[in-house]
Formats: sequence, C-alpha cells, structure tokens
Amino acid sequence: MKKDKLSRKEREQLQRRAEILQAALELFSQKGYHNVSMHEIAVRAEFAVGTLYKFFKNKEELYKEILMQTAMLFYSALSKALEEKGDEYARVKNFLKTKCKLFMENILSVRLYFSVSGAGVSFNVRRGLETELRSFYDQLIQKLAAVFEKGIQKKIFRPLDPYYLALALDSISNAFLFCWMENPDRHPVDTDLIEEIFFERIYLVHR
Amino acid sequence: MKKDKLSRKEREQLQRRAEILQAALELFSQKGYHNVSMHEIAVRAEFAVGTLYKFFKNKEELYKEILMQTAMLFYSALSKALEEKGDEYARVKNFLKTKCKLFMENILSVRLYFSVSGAGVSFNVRRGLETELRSFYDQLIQKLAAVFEKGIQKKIFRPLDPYYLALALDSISNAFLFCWMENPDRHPVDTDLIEEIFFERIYLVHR
Amino acid sequence: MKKDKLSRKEREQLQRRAEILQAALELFSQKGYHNVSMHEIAVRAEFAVGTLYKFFKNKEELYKEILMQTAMLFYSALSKALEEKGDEYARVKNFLKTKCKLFMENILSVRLYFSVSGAGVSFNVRRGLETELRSFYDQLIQKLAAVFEKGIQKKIFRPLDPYYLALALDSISNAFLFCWMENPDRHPVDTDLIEEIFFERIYLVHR
Amino acid sequence: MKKDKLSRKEREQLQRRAEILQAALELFSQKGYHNVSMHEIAVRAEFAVGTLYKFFKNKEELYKEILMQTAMLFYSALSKALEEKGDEYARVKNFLKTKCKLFMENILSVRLYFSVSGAGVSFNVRRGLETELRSFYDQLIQKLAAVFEKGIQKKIFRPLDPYYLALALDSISNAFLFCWMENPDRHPVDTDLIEEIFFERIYLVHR
DNA sequence: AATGAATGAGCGTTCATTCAT
DNA sequence: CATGAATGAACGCTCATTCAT
Repeated sequence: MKKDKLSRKEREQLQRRAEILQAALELFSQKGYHNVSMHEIAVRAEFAVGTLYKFFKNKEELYKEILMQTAMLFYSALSKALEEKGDEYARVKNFLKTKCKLFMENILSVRLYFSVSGAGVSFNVRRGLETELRSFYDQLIQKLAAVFEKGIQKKIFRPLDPYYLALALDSISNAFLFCWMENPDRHPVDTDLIEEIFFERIYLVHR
Repeated sequence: MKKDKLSRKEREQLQRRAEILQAALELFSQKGYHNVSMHEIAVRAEFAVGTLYKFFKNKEELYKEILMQTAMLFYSALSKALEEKGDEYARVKNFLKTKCKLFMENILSVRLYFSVSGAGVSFNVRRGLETELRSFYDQLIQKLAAVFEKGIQKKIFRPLDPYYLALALDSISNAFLFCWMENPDRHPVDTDLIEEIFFERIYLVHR
Repeated sequence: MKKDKLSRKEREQLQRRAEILQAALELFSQKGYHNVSMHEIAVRAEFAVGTLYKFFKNKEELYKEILMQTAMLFYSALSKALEEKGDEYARVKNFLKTKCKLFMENILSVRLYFSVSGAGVSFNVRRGLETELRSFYDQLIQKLAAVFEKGIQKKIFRPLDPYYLALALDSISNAFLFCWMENPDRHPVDTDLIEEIFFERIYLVHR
Repeated sequence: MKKDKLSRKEREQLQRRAEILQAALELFSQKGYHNVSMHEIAVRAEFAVGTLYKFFKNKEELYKEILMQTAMLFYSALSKALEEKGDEYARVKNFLKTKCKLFMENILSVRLYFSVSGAGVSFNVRRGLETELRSFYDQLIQKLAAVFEKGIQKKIFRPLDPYYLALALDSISNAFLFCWMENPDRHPVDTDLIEEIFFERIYLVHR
C-alpha cells in the first residue's frame, strides 16, 4: 500500500458508497423521502438491503448524507466564489455564475435540497438536519450580504439594506434557474441575462 | 329544496367537511403529510376514521383538497387584486399588499403549499396535483406579467422582460415574507418596505 | 347497558383478548419467546397481525401480560392458601395442595414461567419483568417461611431455618411436580405422597 | 504424526476452538442465546465470523457444544463422586460437595444450562439437545438413587423412595446454591449447612 | 486456512382502508 | 349515515450464513 493512496479495497468501498448515494439521490429527488423504500434503493444500486446498512446507519442517515454533501459542495464553492479577486461587483457576478453552474450540474441534489429547506417548511426530516442546512444557507447569505455592504460603501451598489439585497438576489436567481431548468428549450440558462438585469440596470449605481 | 339555498343537512355536511379540512391542515402543516395518520386527523376533527372516508376518497384526496383550496383562494384574490382600478403601478402594489395579507392570514396553508410545490420539486403527491398547482401559479405569473407589460408600454415601468419581472417580484416577495415570518420580531412584515425597494427605487422609471 | 355488567361489545373484546393470550401462551410455552413471531400468533389466534397490536402495545407486552397473569394467579391463590384456618401444619398442607392443583391446571403457563425466572437465570426479557416476577416469588417464599416460623415456635415443626425450609419445600415440590407431569403415567401426581414424605416423616417434630 | 500426540497445528486448533467456546459462553450466559450475534462472538474471540463457521456448523451447534461440555463435565465429575470409596453416606456427601464446587467454578455454564433445561422447559434449542441434556440428568439422578437405595438397604438412610430422595436432594441443593449465588454476601455458600440439614437431621436414620 | 463484505429471508410494527354494525 | 374494530400489505432493519479473496 503506497502512502497517501487508498488501497484497492478502500477505493472499491468508496465507489460502492457513491453508487448507493447516487441511486438514493435519483430516487429521493424523483419521489421524495417517504415514497422510496430501502429495498427500492438497494435494487437500483444493485446491492442487497443489508449492504446499504453497512454503509449507512439507517435510511435517515443516508438521506442526510446526500443533503449534507450537496450543502457542503454549494457552500464551499459559493464561499470561494465570493472571495475571488476583483471588486465587489465581480465577486457577486462570480457568485452568480458559480451558482448557475452548480445548479445545472447538480439538478437532482438541488431539487432534493429545496424540498427540505425549500421555503422555510420543515418536517420530512426529524429535526437537526434542517437546522444544519438552514445554517449553511444563512451563512452564505450573510457572506453575500457582506460583499454587498462593502460594495455599497465603495458606492458600487445603491445604498439598500445589504441583507435584503442578498436575499433578493438569491431568491430571484433561484426562481430564474428553476424556470429555465423546467423549460430548458424555451428558457435556456443565461447567466448574462441575470447579470444584465440585476447589475447593469437595477442594483448598480448609475455611473 | 329551494334553489340557491342549502338544506340544513347540506349545511351541516359542509361544516363537517370544513372541520376535517381544518384539522388536517393544522396537522399536515405542523408535521408533514407522511407523519400524520388518518386516525390522528379523525381524533382532532372529532369524527370517526370512517367518516373521513365519506368526505374524501383517501388521504391523498384530502391533502389535495387542502392545497387546491389554498391555491384557489390565492389565485382568485390575487387575480382580483390585479384587476383593481387604477394604473398598473397601483395594481402591482395592490397585488403585493394582498399577497402579504394572504400569507399572514394563511400561514399554515402557505407552509404546506411550499413544501409541495416549493421550488419545482414534485413529490409527496403522486403526480397531477403538482401539475395543477403549477398551472395556477403560472397563470398568476402570466397575469402579473401582463400588467407589467401594459405598464411598460405606458412607460410606467422600465423596459424589462415582463415575465421575468413578474417572476422576480414574486420570488422576492416570497423570500421576504418567509424571512419576516420566521423572525416576526426582528423582521416585522412591512409591505411598505417591499413597495419602496421594488417600486420607488428599482422597477419604476425615474420620473 | 346494565350496571355492573359489561356490554356485549366489551364482553367480546375480553373474549378476543383472551383468545390472543391463549394462542400466544401455547406458542411461547412450546417454542420460546424468540422462536414465535407475531404473525404466527396471529394465525393461531385467527386474527390479523394488526389486531394483536390493538390489544397489546408490542410483542413484549403480550409476553409480560401472560407471565404477570400467571404470577398473580399463583400469588393470590397461594397467599390465600397460607391464610386458611387451621394450624400451621394445615396451612402448609393447603399450600401444597393448592400448588399441585394450580400446576396441573396451568401447565403451559408454569413451563413459560420457569423458562423466565426458572433458576435465577435472567435475560429473554428486557429487565423489569423478571424483577417483578422475582418479587412475587420472594414474597410468597417469605409468607411460607413466616408460617414455618410460627409452626416452629409452636413446636409443630423442627427448629430449622424457616427461610430455607420454605425454599426446600418449594423446590422439592417443583421437582416432583415436573417429574410427575413429564411422565403422567409412571408418576401420577400425588399430593398425599408429598405430604407424607415432607411432613409426617421429615419436617415434623416427632410427636 | 505420532500416535497419542497432537501436532502443533492440532493443538492450536483445539486452543482456538476453546477460545471461541469461552467467548460464546460469556456472552450467552450474560445476554441469552438470542441476544448475542455471531459477529459479537467473533469480536470477543478475536476471530473472523467465517472462522467460527469452520469450527461449528452454525450458531446452534456452538450453543449445543457449550451445553454438552458442561453437561459432560458435571456428569463425569458427579458420577465419579458417587463411586468414591467409603459408605453411601460418604458418597452422597461427596456428591454434594463436588456439586457445590462445580457450581461455583462454572457459574456461567450453570446459568446457561438452567436457562435451557431449567424446569423441564424446552426451547431456545430446536429439539434434540434438550432431550440429550435431560438424559444426562436422568442418568445422574438414577445413579444417586442407586446409592440411596444401597444406603437404605444398609439402614444408613431412612426407607424412603430412593428416586424421590435423589430428586429432592438435587432440587434442594440447586435451590440453595442459586439462593447463595444470588446473594453471595448474605448467603455464603456453605456445604456444611446442606450436609447438616439434609443428612444429620433429616434423611439419615437416627443412629 | 482465515477473512469479512455481501446477502436476503424474516422479523416487529404501522397505518390507510374497509365494512359489519 | 356514522362508526371504529379489523385487516394485511409494506415498511425499516437485523443477523445467520456464505464464498470470493
């Protein structure tokens, strides 16, 4: 076994784990947590039920794992996007572009995510997870708000409440992205459009 | 039986039906569809389980009924709001004010509604319902978009895509309303704020 | 509904409950707690599985109920036997006779009982029950010991430790009863034999 | 391979087998057959699960083996005790002393044994084992009875039914031993007490 | 020979739904 | 017409056993 490298066995294990997660993601995002049985996941993942329980303590843990993976992926990618070089305008543009990319590449996870933390509605998951997801979301909005605040100080943006600005940008981009993704033909995803609408004409101070 | 008038029996039936719906709404919005049993609903509504099945074919129909009622209430109230007298600006303001009022008065239904159709995610309900709800939503957005279009023609609003404008207003108002409702103390619902932010300073053409 | 009388429905319910208990007793005493499934009990009782859960919270409660019923039946009958009129000798004889009768009439329960509290061995039942059963047993032995003590004071019995005397009588009678019950032909149950052996010739003071 | 001598490999195998049996005994006697998994035994014995199956056909065989070992140990030791030199009185005293010693030294096995064959109750084990254990027990009682018979002929013991005498001695000694073992402080194991109570004062003919 | 990951039958339990009363 | 006891399919999960390595 070479150092810094996983053994073949370990690699295979990770692969299997990923296959289970993928099968579960597909089913959960299609039919919802309660309408998918462990048996069903096992069949799709081509494993026996018992094998699922070797990788995940129970159904809920499997569900949590999927959601947390997505949440962390988005959180880290979007946090990073907000720290890129350039002025605040560039950072927000970068945030938006990254978000679009993540949405399109992770549409299943996104749908699943919104079914849980979607609109402040809880249940489905027995406490805790939802709180954790909410926390990721809040931190991200705060970071975005901080960028807006700095931009407002620098007179790059109009002097609006930065928190509501962040909330607005986030909710509008969600709405547009879902709109585009539901009708990929009629509404091709167009980050430039978002940029144009939200920056050039609306939020930016007239130069 | 006289026309336009319900017999005592019919009135009682409607009353019972409404009581069941109310009990179910409270439970569903609190604990989620799958975590509420028909028995539980029956107990809260003070009926026998069998009685529930006299009024609703099955659990799902009961659920659908609640959601459709909410959808229709919102649809008709908001459609009407968009047809009020006054110019397009007044109509959109009216739409917004009515929406806030509806949200606050029907918070349980709203939470339930968003857990289903939240972000284009479709489950809990086996096909159909979601499509129907979506249709109500789309029609409303179209009506709002038509008002924006007229307003743009009249130079009341800036020349932006009216559909995206409608989508944006709707999603931002949702986000703000949920934000306010989650922290009623820190974020008191303030329709004037929405009006100020979205009309006076953003969407309206500078006069 | 007449006072002091159960309604037909209540009587039927008690009957059903008793049928389930009987079916469970037969199976548990034959195959042991862990080798009997709720489905099996349901089939033998000619009910659906769900019905069992209407009467008993879960499998363990059903098991407990059987054991506690037996324990209380034995406890009350044997306590009463020790309080009958007559001298201490008569009381102990009465105890013995009652015990033989109870054993023969409740052989299934007795077998089940001994498989749990049998020989100081615990498990099978998750704590609590075993302690409770043990307590019933201990109280009975104490009562028997008290009778022996009184008898010793009155010089009816030899001056031996009354607690050990009680323990001895109990264990010997158990052994004989099981021996007789296993070979009902070769060893017909004979309370007179126990009486003769244990009282006339062994424990009684020579007169 | 030399006769009468085990190769290193064979010795190692026996050692492993014994280690597995010991681990299983500890767990079974602590938690009961059904509450111990093969995995658990494997972990305690520090072997892989598969290895357990190299030594024992299945879980039940492993269980049987433990019980049969105990049964044979007790059978041979107690049989031998009954054949010691000296008169019948000495033999029975020896039986009793040996039994006490065996109980105390093998308390785990004893508890396990009594949970199975405790009071003629037969389960946990699917037929067969119980019969076999019963047979060992019966043979031992027969041997003890034979000693009593001889002693009665020699007028060492009172003229009671030797079989019931054997049964009585066995059951009383069991009861006392369990009583002592459950409260080792309040009831120290005292073979002299048994001897005094059952021989000097009760079963022995007055000399 | 030893391993332990994978298996899947079978468990206890729930709850939407029915139907005799 | 209202009732609620009865139903049984389906669930999540466990663990004795196997077999490729």
